[in-house]
Order: sequence, then C-alpha cells, then structure tokens
Amino acid sequence: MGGPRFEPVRTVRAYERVVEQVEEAIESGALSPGERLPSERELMVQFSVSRSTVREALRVLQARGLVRSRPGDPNGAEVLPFSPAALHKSMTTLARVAELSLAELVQFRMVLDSSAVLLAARLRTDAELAEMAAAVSAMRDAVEAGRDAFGEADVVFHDVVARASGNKLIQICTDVVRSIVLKLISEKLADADDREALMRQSIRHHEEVLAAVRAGDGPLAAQLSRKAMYDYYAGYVQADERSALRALLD
Amino acid sequence: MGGPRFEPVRTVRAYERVVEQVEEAIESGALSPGERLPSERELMVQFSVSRSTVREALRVLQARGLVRSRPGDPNGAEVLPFSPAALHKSMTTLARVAELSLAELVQFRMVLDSSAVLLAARLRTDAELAEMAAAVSAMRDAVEAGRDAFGEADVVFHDVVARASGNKLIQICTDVVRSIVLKLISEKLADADDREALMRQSIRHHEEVLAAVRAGDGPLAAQLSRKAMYDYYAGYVQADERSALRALLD
DNA sequence: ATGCATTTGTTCGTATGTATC
DNA sequence: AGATACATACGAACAAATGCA
Repeated sequence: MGGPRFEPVRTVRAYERVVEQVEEAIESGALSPGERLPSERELMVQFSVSRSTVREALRVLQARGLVRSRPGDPNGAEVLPFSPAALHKSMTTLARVAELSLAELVQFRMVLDSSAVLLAARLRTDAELAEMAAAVSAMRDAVEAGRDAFGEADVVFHDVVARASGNKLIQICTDVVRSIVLKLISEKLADADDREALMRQSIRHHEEVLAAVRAGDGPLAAQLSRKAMYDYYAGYVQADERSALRALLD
Repeated sequence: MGGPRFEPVRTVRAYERVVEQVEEAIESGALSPGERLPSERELMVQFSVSRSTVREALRVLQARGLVRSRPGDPNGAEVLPFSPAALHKSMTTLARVAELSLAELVQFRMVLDSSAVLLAARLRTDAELAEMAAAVSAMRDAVEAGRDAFGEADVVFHDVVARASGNKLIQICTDVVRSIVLKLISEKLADADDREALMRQSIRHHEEVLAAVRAGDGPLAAQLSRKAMYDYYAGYVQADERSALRALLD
C-alpha cells in the first residue's frame, strides 16, 4: 500500500500554456493596462510555438477581456484596463442557457440594490448624497423632456448608490444585471400607455429612498428600495412568479 | 441637418462571425447540450473560411464554456451543458485585476447568503429543511472526524439553502463567490489554533439559522446568517475594513 | 501628404498523434 | 490490428491595415 500517488496526466494544449503565462503576467501586475505585448512573430519565438498557436491564445485572452489586438498595429496587442465586459458576457450567456426567468433577475436586482442602498445610507459622503439628489431632480425634468432621459437619470441614481456602497463587486454586479434586465424588457417599456403615471410613481419612490438615505436609516431605505423595484417591474413578470418577488418584501 | 444617421463601420473579423452564429444556435436551443458540431473541415466549408479561422472561433467558444473539442474525436466539438465555469473564471479574474479586497468579497457573501436564507425560510420544502438539518448534523460529527469534513458539510448546508431560495442566479453566485473566498483564505484556515472553538461557534450559529428557517422567520434567519458569517470571517479581514462589514449587521 | 516597412487577418498545405470502428 | 477520420500543430504565403519617417 502507500507508494507514490500518481496523478492522471491531462494533456494541456500548447495555446493554453501561452494563455496561462500571459494571464499570470497581467493579473500579477507584471503587465499593466496600456502596455503592449510583443508582436505575434516575437511571441512565437519566445514561446517556441507556431503563429497559429499564438493567435489561438490571443483570441482566448481577448475573449476574457484582457487584451485587444488590431490589424497593422506595429506595437502588438494592447493590455486592457479592467472592464466588466467579460463578466457581463458570461452572465448574459448564463441568463439564456440556464433559462433564467425575468423574475429571478429582478429578484437579484432587488437583493443587490437594497443592499447597496443599505450600505450607502451609512457610508455615503455628502458629495454622493448631492449626486443622488441631482439624479432624482433630473428624473423630474425628464418626465416631459425625452423618452430616454428618464431612464438615463434613473440609471445614474442607482450607479451613485452602488458606488456609495463602497463595494466594487456590488457596484459591478448591479450594473451588469440591470443592463440584462433592461434589455429583456426594452421593447415592452416603450409601448406602456401609462408611462407617465409609472414615471411619477417611480420618482416618488426615489424621493422616499433618498430621504431615508439622507436620514441614515439603512433598513428603511432598503425596504423602500425593494418595494419600489417590485412596483416598477411586477407588471412585466409572469403572475405566478410574483409571489417569489413578494417574498422579499416585508 | 437631419439626414440619415450613419453608424461607424466596425470591421468584424471572420472568426467573430463564426462565433456569433454558433453562439446563437446554442443559446437559442437549436443546438442542445450533448449534440455535436460538424467537424472543423465541415465547418470551414459551411462558413467558407479557412481552418485557422474555424479554430480561432472554436477557441473562443471553448473559453466561454459553450463547447469542448478533443483530438481524435470523430464526432466534432461537443456542445456542453450549462456550467458556471465561465462566470467563475471571469469573476476570479475580476477579483484579481480589480483588486477586490477580502472584505468586499465577504460582504458580498453576507448579502447573497442572507438573502438566500430569507427566501428559503419562506419557500423551502420539508425535504429541503431535512437536508439542512442533516448538513448541520454532519457538521457536528465532523468536529472530531476529519479536518475537511467540517468545511464540506458547511458547504452542503449553504448549497441547500441557496437551492431552496428558488433563485438560480443567487445559487450560482453564492457558489462562485464562496469558492473564491475559500481559496483566498485556505492557507490561513489550516493553522488556526482555536479551530475547534470556531467550529463549535459556527455550529451553534447554523443551528440558530436552521431554527429560524424552520419557524419561517425570514428576517431573523437573514440577520443571524449575516452575524454568523461576520463572526466567522472577521478575523481574516483587515481591521480597518471590518466596519464596512458591520454596516450590514443590525 | 506620401510611401514604406511592419503587423495583423486570413488562407492553404502538410505532418503528426489520437480516438473510434 | 488496421483503417479512417479527427484535432493538434507547424510553416509559408498574400492582402489589408497601421504607424512612422
């Protein structure tokens, strides 16, 4: 018994070894955003692989949002600054192939947004509070202005709240999930005949949340936030899924 | 003024068009998990592109977790069932390049886990409740048994709770973020000299949460869950970041 | 502003190891 | 065991695009 415990040898493709090394260099900070990778021909020398292999590796790194290469650029592929694009892509794919329902996405938003506003109520700066107030004010102006302006001001409000939460992960996920939800119901949003009533109700809700944040009452702000999102989106989710959303209300 | 609003022409690479079409086929359900793509040679005919272009497209699809190709497989690339691997990968990358702190990750776990338990308290089935109880029981047995057994039983408990929440997105994100956190502190976890005391405290907390779930008291269960996670992880996060964690406690 | 050299995007051909029948 | 079809990997070539002198 005992003896050396051999591990199964997984054949690792050549392009993967290239990806691993470059990825490690980027994530460890040895390569910073804005810097350039060597040219493809230079890489094939350094890694002792063919150009095809180098290119397959670059495609993977590009798909992960780490680099970008342009034809003719004599400087080689560019190391990109962080972007949630890759996360966005994989979560969008997830939503489709895992067949996430609109209710699940909205519920997730309720969780994230209410948590963000709970934290923001306790951690926000005065400057951030002013930004939130300005966003709500912009929402009021937008009721009669343009059709897009209202949605944009709404996004700004939630962005400021997410930022004020102090948690970058919450901020990023909030942004990603919101854009997925908005894309899913973008067509329905347009032809709502009671659009103006919905907007005025939404503004009222935002004012209440803002007041709670100003007062530093996190739990109240969170509760109001969940209620506001429920009221705004409940009409778009199937009736039999609304109960799951209501389970988050107090 | 006015006139047609021209859009900038972005040159789209050949391999991208291939990716788009295959991706669309998979996400729309035209291609189901287990099914096979045509062979590379067949694909180059159908898309009228070269072998290299086909291969670059396949690498991207593989990086997104949609297909897998093996050498010698006479059937061509396999369409994979959904897996959160791609989401896991991009969130791990995010954690490194966006320099997420342990505190932010733990805070995110507190948000997700407490929301899951809140929902589970209201939506769980009796069978799921029994699974949770069994997991806590396994944690008790594991205190003296193995060192890994405790952690595994703990994972099982939270998995059941996440599943009982009825929200697949919460379930997946909970799983992804937990594995990232555990990886970050895996080395520290081993050499805690007061390990047994921590385990007994954790079991006590889990029993309380379980009781609240059984009683259907969601808010209480959520509150206990946040407190439990704070007590368990606070020692690992930097002192100046603990206040952000406490902002989530009531 | 105009070439020029270099790089990427893409194609084609070939050789090799491997899985399946 | 052999034949077949496949993916992996290499190398050479051409077109298009870019940056620089």
